[in-house]
Amino acid sequence: MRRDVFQAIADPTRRAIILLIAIKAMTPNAIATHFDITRQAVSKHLRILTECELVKTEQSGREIFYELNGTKMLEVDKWLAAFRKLWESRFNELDQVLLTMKKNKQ
Amino acid sequence: MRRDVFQAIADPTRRAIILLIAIKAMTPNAIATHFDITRQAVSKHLRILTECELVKTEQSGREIFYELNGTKMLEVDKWLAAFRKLWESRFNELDQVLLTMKKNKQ
DNA sequence: TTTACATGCAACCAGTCAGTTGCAAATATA
DNA sequence: TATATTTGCAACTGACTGGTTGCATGTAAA
Repeated sequence: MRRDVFQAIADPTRRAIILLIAIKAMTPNAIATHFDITRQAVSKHLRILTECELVKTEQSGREIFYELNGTKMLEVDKWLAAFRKLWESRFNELDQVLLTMKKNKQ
Repeated sequence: MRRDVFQAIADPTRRAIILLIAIKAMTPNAIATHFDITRQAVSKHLRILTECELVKTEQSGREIFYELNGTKMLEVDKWLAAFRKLWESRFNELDQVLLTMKKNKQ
């Protein structure tokens, strides 16, 4: 079973859960009230998020609080970094074009 | 059929294809030589990438060149931006802790 | 014109996924 | 202690996915 960050954030419900608990840690029950799916379905999403370490848990009596492990998101950020270079070089090319146009004008 | 950028980059083969054509535009056949799957499978991935506008095509005779539409990746970047703020505030909290420790030391 | 090549599309298949219901375990409360 | 609450886990289901093979279409070359 494949279980990486990219697959985890592919599901829109999971992305919504991530945004929710990014603000403050929440229990599965509390999270489920924000969606039209059963608590068990939310729990399954939380398990997936936990398995790929995007989320950590903290037990408090019979309640379990789920909170975001923000650093794990850096993996996606790291992958995107490769393209950031590309965008910058594209912008640099555009700069070159503008510079050439300017030069020819003078 | 759901078809967004997050779902598109969830598949490791598609991420590899994206990295390949980020360097230079390529034909499906050329791309397929880099993988252990059939050309048709690659074509299906390319169709998904095209449908969510991560990739654009340019016909040249009987060949079709696929090239990356880098700007579409900004959507993922935009989503991550929300968490970047979070990381920064976490670092700020850490700064506060360090500052307090320093103050108490004096 | 005939042949070879590049590609997309359709049908099929096994595995995965997101959701459901039902149930057992652990903790809080009466 | 008996009851209610919170949770995780297992079994099931319909839909989707990534892969395959086969075929039709369009373009280049012989």
